[in-house]
Amino acid sequence: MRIALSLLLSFSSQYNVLTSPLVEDLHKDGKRLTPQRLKVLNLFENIGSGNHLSAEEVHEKLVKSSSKVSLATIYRTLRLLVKIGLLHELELSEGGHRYELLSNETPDHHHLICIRCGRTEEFESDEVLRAGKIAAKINGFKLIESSLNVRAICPKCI
Amino acid sequence: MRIALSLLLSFSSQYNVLTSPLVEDLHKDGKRLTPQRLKVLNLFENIGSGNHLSAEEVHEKLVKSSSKVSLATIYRTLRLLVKIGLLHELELSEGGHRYELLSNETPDHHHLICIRCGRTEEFESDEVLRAGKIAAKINGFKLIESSLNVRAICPKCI
DNA sequence: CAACAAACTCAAAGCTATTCTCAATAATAA
DNA sequence: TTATTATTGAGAATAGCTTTGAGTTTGTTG
Ligand SMILES: [Mn+2]
Ligand SMILES: [Mn+2]
Ligand SMILES: [Zn+2]
Ligand SMILES: [Zn+2]
Repeated sequence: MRIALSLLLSFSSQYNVLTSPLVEDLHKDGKRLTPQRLKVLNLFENIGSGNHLSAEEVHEKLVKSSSKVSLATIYRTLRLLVKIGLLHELELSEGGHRYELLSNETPDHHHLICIRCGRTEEFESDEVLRAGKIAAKINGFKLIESSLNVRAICPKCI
Repeated sequence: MRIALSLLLSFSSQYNVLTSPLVEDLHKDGKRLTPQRLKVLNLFENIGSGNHLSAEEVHEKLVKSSSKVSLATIYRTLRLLVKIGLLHELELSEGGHRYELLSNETPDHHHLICIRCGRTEEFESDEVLRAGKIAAKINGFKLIESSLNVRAICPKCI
């Protein structure tokens, strides 16, 4: 395990994963840092923000990189990473959830989705956020999240 | 059939359904005006805009008003009415599609949804529409529809 | 009104994202 | 190192929405 871990770590980021906030979050809940969890998280970190993967896609990508993790575990891990706050769960279209890395560099943003090929572009808009806030306030709702999905057709698909 | 039709018509609107655009649309496609189709459409007209029904809910409501239409027919009819342009298909949350009457009085609008009880409020926002347009333009996409879904918790559910 | 395709009903089947089961494994604390 | 117990893998099972099929009914046209 020591060896496997350091291989995984090599892809990963700034600090030593073993003492990272991630591990602390996990341990204080009686949860464990497993190679599978690291693989999923590393995939999102390496692929970069702007990607919105389904559980199935995460699975495929890990298989291709000969880092197979079972689909059941991927579902379990995605749920966990969302709860911890490292991933964000999206409903960009039909056919299940998609996940993206939640980072400081990519704050609240919205999505422009090609309904033909699925290509997805991100954009930010304070106006949209404000509109959501106002609507919630007017109706006495406690806002959780507002997301604008723009369905469109990309240049290649026109 | 003549009698059944006029009963249904009594709920309905301005002009004679038999010569309405609806019927023309149907007939020019070899499609037929059936009591079932009228019942579904009338339900949406009577219930008023601002309602967002699932197929199952349409079914329930028709059963309660002793106007039973089979669920299979409801699914086929909803699809038809969307294609004709009388209904709008929404994905407000998980768990299947919802439908709302598409009318001139309720133009493009957005939804504030209570994640606990499902209560849904509508609101309009030019800023949101503009943001969607701009995002599409910048990326060279042809815009189809932009919808802002605000997930929140309503006063009763807090 | 008769002819005929469209549409209806009821029931069964399909779909597919997600969860469950449980024996085997392995991360952690002591 | 050992004991404890969280986690995994593989696939079967689930769940919910939606579609399809067979046989019957009915709207529409001439
Ligand atoms: Mn994104
Ligand atoms: Mn609406
Ligand atoms: Zn495209
Ligand atoms: Zn509520």
